[in-house]
This record gives sequence, C-alpha cells and structure tokens, in this order.
Amino acid sequence: MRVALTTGEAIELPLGATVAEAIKALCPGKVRKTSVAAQVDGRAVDLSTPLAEGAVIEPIAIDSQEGLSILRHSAAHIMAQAVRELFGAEVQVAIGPAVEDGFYYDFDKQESFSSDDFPVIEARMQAIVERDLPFVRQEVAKSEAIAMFKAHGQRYKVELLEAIEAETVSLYRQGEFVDLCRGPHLPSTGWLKAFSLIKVAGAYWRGDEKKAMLQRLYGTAFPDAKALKAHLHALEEAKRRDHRKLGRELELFAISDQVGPGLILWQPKGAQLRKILEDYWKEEHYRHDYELLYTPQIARRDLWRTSGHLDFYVDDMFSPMEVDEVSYQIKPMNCPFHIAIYQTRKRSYREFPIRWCELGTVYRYERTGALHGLMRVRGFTQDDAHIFCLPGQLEEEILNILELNLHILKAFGFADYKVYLSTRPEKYVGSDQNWQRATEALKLALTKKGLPFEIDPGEGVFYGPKIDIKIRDVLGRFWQCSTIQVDFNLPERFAITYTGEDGEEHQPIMIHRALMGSLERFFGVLIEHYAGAFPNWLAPVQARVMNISDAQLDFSKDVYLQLKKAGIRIEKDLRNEKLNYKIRQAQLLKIPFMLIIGDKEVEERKVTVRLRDGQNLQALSIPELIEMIKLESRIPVAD
RNA sequence: GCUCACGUAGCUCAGUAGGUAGAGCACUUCCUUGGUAAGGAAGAGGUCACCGGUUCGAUUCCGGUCGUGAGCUCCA
Repeated sequence: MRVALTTGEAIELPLGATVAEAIKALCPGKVRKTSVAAQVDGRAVDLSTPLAEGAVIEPIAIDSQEGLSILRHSAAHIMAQAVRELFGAEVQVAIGPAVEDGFYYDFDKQESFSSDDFPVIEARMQAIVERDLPFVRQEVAKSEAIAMFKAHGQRYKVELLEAIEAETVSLYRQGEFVDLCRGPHLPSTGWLKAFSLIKVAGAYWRGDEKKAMLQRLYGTAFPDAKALKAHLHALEEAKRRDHRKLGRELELFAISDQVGPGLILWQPKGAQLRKILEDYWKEEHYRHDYELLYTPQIARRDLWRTSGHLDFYVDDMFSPMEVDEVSYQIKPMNCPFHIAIYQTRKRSYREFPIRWCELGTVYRYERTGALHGLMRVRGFTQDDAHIFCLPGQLEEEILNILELNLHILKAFGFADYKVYLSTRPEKYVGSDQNWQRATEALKLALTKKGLPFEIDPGEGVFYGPKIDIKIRDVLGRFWQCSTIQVDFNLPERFAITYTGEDGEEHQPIMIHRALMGSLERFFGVLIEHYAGAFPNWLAPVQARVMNISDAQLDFSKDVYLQLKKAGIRIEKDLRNEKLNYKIRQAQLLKIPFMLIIGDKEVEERKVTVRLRDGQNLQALSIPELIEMIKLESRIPVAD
C-alpha cells in the first residue's frame, strides 16, 4: 500500500504497516527520534496505529505544542499508576488531562496528599518510566468497559463512561494500569524523560461545586531536563515578581485585616504611581475627545432595580443601607449614573457620539476564596467610559476605542494581545437583529484594525456582545484587562432616547468599555510586568540624593530642593551611613537614578549619577541633571 | 462559598514533646565621616490572629470565628 507525508513524499509499505514504520521509512533520523505520535488523515493517533491505503501522515514532534500535550497526558497516566501502586486500589481516579503548563490528575482518596508525598510519587513514577511499559490502545464496547471499571470499583470512570454516547470506547493500558482515554499516548513510559510534581489542591468532580471535592495533583513534564529546569526557573521568577511581595517591599499598597479583605490601601509610593496613571489616562481621553465625569459612591437601590443589575447580580453586591427610610446601595457599576447624566436633558442625534469617561470606584462582593492581592478585590476603580451613538456609528466608535486602547497599552510595553469576541449567550436581552448587527460591527472593527481574534461562542454578557483583550506580559502570561461591550439593555430599561433627523424619538446604542480594567488589577500586572523596577515615567521615586559624609549636607539638600522644584520625584538619604549601605537600599527599592554627592561634587557643584543597572554617568550640573532625568522620563510614544 | 494548608516582633522565620518566647533585617541612640549592594555597639519592640473548651497551668491540645495561601467554582 502507498502512504505519504503531508509534505508529499510517499512510499510503498506492506499492508498493515504502522505509523512508526511509515515515519521510519519516510523521515530523517531527527524527525524519527522526536516523533511521539502523528496526525493521520487529520486525526491524532499513536505510532503503533496500523495504516490504511493512501494514508497521509504528519508526524507530531515531542517538542511541538501537540507533542508536549501528549507527553504530559501520558505523564498524567503514569502519575495515576504510581498513586494507585503506592496508595492501593481504593484510590479512585477521576480525570487526568494535559493543561497549559503541565498536567493534573484528580483522585478521590480518604487521606489528603501533601507535598511530602511528592518525592515518593515521583520516585515511583521514575520506576514506572524505567520499566518502559508500552501504552497499549484497546477498543472495547462501552458496556464491556463499564463492567471492567465496575469490577475495579472505579465509579468515576463508570460515571464518565455512562455519559459517553459512542458504543465503542478506547482504553489505554500500561502494565497493570488501565485508563479510559481517547489518546494518543507516548509509545511507552520510557519516553518520559523529565517531569516534576508541582502542587496539590482540591477540585470539584466535573467542576461542579455541588459535587464531591477531589484532590488534584498537578505536575509538569518536558522532553528534556533542561526544558524542565527552565520551566521551574520561570515559576521561581514569577514568584519573585509576585505583586503582593513587591507591593509590601516597595511600600506600594497594603491590605489590612482591620480594614477588610479585598480593600486596597494605596501607600504613598503606590498612590504616586496611580496619580501618574490617572493623569496620563485623563490626558489621553481628552485628546481622544472624551469628557470626564464624576459620580457618587451610592445611589438609591431602585436605580439598580431599573438597571436590572439587582436581578442578575444581587448576590455579588454589598448589602443595602437605609437612609431616611429609603434603601441605598453602594455602586457595583458606574453606568446607571452616566445614564442619569444623559437624562439631564433632551438629546439630539447631532450630539453623537457622546463619549463620557470616569475613573469610577465600585464595590462588589467577591467570594472570599476568589480574593487575590490586587488582582481580585472587593473595591476597585474602573477606567470606565460609556459611548452613546447611532447604530450607524457603532463600528467607527469601536474602531476609535480599539485605537485608544492599544495606544494606552503600548505605553506600558504591552504589544502582544489575545483578542476574543464573545457572542450571544443563552440568556439574553435585545433583538436577534440587534445582536447580529452589533456582533458584525465588532468583527468588522477588529478586522479593520488588523487584530486577529478568536470567537468565544455564547460568552457574551446577557446585554450584548463584547470584545475582550488579554495582554501578554514579559513572562509571557496573559492578563485580561480591556473589555468593550455593546449594551442593548440599559437604553431600553432606562428608556433613553434622542431626537433623530426625522424629529422622532429613537433609542441610542450604548457601549461600555474599560481599557486597563481596574486600576488595582492593572497596577498589579504592572508590578509583575516590570518586577517592581518601573520605567522612569512611572517610577514613584525617580531619584534619590545620597551624600558620602556630613560634609556634603548643604549641597545635598540644595540638590534635593532644586530637583523637587523642577518636578522630579526625588528623595534624600542623608543619614550618617556608608555609601555602600545607601546604594544597597536604593537599589533594593529599584530607584532609577542615584545621585551621589561627595567632596569632589560639592567642589564642582555637580552630581555623580548611578543608574539602577549599576552603570555610572558622568558628573552633571544641576540643570543638566534635571534635563537628563526629564528626557529619560518621557512617556513612551506608541507608534 | 468549597477542599487542604497556614497565622509567633514592621518583614523573613526559629521555638516550646503544655510551665507566658528567640534570630536576622528594619527601627532608636551612641561610636564611626566612610566614594558605588550591609562599619561597630547598645536599646526598644510580641496578650504567640481572635473567642471558647480541656488542664493546676494553653502560644503549644481540641472546637469555633476571622484572615492568608494553593486550587476549584465565580467574575456585570
């Protein structure tokens, strides 16, 4: 029979030849050695799969994304086998897929795992690897598989099987361990070269919080030890950059039990940085033809009844308070206030588009388990805006928003995005026609902007379709910040109108959008992105004056005052300490410019500058110094 | 909210097999006046998260509450 590679090369092989044999015959040594499975006629299969006449093969390399996922999936099976061997057959195994950076397997076991168990499990996994057991695929009738797992007492597998519609299912066996699995897998356990268990945590059976809590063991695996080491190093690096740790060390923000969980206290350094962010944001919004609003923190609860938020989100809102026998509510959203401003007078189509923005602080009751540093909080400030426009202006407005959005993100060095377009969910308001038109407008705008996007079917909010943008930080992690949402609900519920060209009243289209999302969260992302070493334009302290001894006190104070007057964010460290010590402390605080003053500098009326990276500049006069720092602290301009 | 773990000085952590606690850094004072990542000495600082129980006695054991962490679930 004749089989071919997707590249076109073909060969004659005896009937019943396997994928492995075909790859051996057709591919150079390197491909042969790194192929763990293959796409055959578009389907991922094991190397041991027999081929049919005319099969077209594309080898899957172990270091490709798909290959890695096969490797990790196999590692999950090996881990499950190790756990079963170690802890006995009464351990129930649930599911064990490959995930983003590794794999996990869920177990139901009386006693809980702890990280102390990891070395033992890893050692047993290593033993299984050394046994080099082949992964053997077997297709059986569903009923047969159910009977087998029942006999083994594996009720989770039985439950999974019962949910499968197909009559035939595939099992994978390595040694004594059999698992229900679609495959493909590595040829044998010996292929697992580098793996590590990472953590253990609870996880609900089938992700349902009403169902049993299982124990999830996370691990990761790589084709070689070097790649594993690099990954573990990256995890360390992420830990080193943890915004909660840096926030405390750099005195940026704090969270106090006394105040309450999920409520952020912005310390002076953090507040300074926030001010820079806010000023920049306002400036850019002014330039992009937005008008700024301020609205209250609370409003009558009825406002939220009208808006519909109460119906959908009452469990996520703080409890109401009584004021003069009227129920008030702390705001979880800014939009109803903007609508109230819209309603202050009659509106004409000639005013459109109306672009209103606000740094609006909102409070939402997040479940305790969801809280996390600055990333998930109960009180936060949205960089919110609402745009009221005509249906025909929708696409252009989306385009404007995208343009401002990317412009702002780029200033922080975020130039890599994942863009999602979320379409109509099952539960929704608004006409099908409106949904379709709005979704088309979003799509068109994204296409015009040249932004590749993925469709997230059914993930839109009940009131309209949306675009979400995730930004990629320097560690390659993605963070959801920007969101652009069309809203058919609020204009309807508040019955807002404008007078059209025809003299009739019409309903405007409303767009909600946030670029940074929440200032708290964005701040957290920035801390991790920059590892606390903020660029000069954002650094809460740009420079610190350090004298060598008391002899330079006067000049040092003079330098401090002059820079302060020039608007440089400056501090002084004139303590009776050694220079080494002062430099070390400034370095740990990641201050960009260290201004060093000794006798030589006093004599020349100049300052020696040490940069954060250890580099020394030539001595500068005070005016030169001010100019240099200002020049180095310009806001980065995005294309 | 759920599962598991954790909560000792401002920070990082040690400790007590039940007899009211200790280090380093930071802080204060003194000595030192020193040129690019920690000079020396002394001092101050803790109701061992909170509430209850067991006990002659609890920071230590048990229960609850609050908070934190990892994950699950959720995120207008």
